[in-house]
Amino acid sequence: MLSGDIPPNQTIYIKNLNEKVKKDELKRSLYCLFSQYGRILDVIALKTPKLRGQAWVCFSEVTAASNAVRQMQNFPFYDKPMRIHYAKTKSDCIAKEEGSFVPREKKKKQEEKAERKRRVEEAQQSGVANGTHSASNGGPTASFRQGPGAQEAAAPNNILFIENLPHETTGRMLEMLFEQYPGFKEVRLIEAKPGIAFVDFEDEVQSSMAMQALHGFKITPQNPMIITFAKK
DNA sequence: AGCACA
Repeated sequence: MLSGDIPPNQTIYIKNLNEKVKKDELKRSLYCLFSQYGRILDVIALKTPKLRGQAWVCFSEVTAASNAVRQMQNFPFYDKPMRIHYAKTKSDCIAKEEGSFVPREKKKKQEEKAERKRRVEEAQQSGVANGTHSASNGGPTASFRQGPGAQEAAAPNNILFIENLPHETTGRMLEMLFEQYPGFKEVRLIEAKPGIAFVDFEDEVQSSMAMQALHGFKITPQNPMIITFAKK
């Protein structure tokens, strides 16, 4: 299985992260990078000896997590390919949303282990009951229901595809918006097709950041920019 | 490699 033996979870567990990047920067970058897949409730990263190089990203939808696990698998992030799985247990922020959160008291190693096992079983149960793990088998992609007209996110690309621009948009206008993000290279308006543009960045991480920041930006009130990764 | 909630 693509995601290992772990049943689907709203939270993804990421490892092989670059341990040199500072915790806050890491969290912000992960937030930017993964918010293309859905609403993020929390990002957790600790720099303790046991937990550095790892992080958890909690989504409001399992489908978002599933897409993220597949699409961002091995994505080069701060020069290291991310290894992504579902988290083994339910995140506190998720439990809080469900109202099932009980603050854990300090436990000994032994009890922790039993606790984890129990929670994994719970997750398995609910996963089967909801049929939410259909997208995790690496087979043909099912349709995702994350809103009307939602389509599967394109694979990360250093080139962004911009739609819904007012026809009066100039290259200079777009430059002013995009050049404030690191790695910006150039804007390309398509003469033959007004309303769309391509914007090139040095790499996929940088394009992701700009996408996250500017998606939905309104050049006019009627024209929220639609930004996706360009098709390869 | 390492599954937490500072």
